Amino acid sequence: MLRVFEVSHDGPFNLKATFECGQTFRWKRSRFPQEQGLVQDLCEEAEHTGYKGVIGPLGVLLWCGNETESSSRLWVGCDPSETSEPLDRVEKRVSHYLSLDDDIESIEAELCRKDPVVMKEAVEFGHGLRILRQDPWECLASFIISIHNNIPAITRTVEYLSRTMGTPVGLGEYSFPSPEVMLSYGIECLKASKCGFRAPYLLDAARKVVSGEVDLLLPKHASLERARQELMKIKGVGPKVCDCVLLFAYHRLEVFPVDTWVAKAMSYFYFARKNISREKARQEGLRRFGDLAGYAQEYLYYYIRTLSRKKF
DNA sequence: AAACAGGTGCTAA
DNA sequence: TTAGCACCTGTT
Repeated sequence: MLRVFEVSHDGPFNLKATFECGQTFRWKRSRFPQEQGLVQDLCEEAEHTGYKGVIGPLGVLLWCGNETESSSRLWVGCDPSETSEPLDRVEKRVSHYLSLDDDIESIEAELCRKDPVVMKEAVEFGHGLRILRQDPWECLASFIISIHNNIPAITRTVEYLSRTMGTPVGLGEYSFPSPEVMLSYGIECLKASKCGFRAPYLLDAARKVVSGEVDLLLPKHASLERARQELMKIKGVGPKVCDCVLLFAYHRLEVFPVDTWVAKAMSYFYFARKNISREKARQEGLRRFGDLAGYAQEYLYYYIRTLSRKKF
């Protein structure tokens, strides 16, 4: 059975931009089953598409009245038999995961002020985008899998790992396996997920987290430098993967991870289309956007990806 | 069919 | 410090 409730929030929220800006591989566009007429009764303005995914130990369905209309109401559906938590507690977790407490109006205004030309366009395009607070282990593993990989393949591997090693969390979804569980399955099972040369990296990460050699609680409060040092103990975790985890799991908004797309965007917009090194792109992002570099990076990424799908 | 995809580790200057 | 290359696997 599906239980539906609203999550209250101030300021704009954009589901599509939030889930398709490259920070997560877990959310699938999902059409509501017709038999859930309940949903229509509870929120008449709701469209019939949303996103299905997993937050912590619970599979959830999320949708807005209009997915691109930033002021719309936000709805959650979940199977209450899959959780012992009261629904108001679930609402708090969803709200935290989606960073509904970020003052997005101020963030966007500040970014537009820093660059009223390109960044302003990018912000208008991704208006209401939220940087999530994902689970650190799942985020770390996902971005190890993302190394020199494409999005459909990454998604496939993450789903395979969850289906084979995770546990059911309702709505047909599965939790992402803990490092302990991954370790117990071993390298052959990891390889079966088609992650190729990244399998030993994943195993190394699992091993170091389980042994305590890497402390995933540390980056929550440590200095940026110390946090990086901790995460980069893991084989396969370099500066880019590390910064992605710091941004998407620990909400360190002052980092500026540069992947090939952001590198492309930076050279295109800020260096007259001249090819520049990643490091230079990163420094320029940090210089321009300071403590909001993380949000700047996401608006840029979402903007350039969409532009390039049309023609870049 | 060669090149490329949300990089990193390794080696050589 | 920086540059160049291989790497699993799948897609174009």
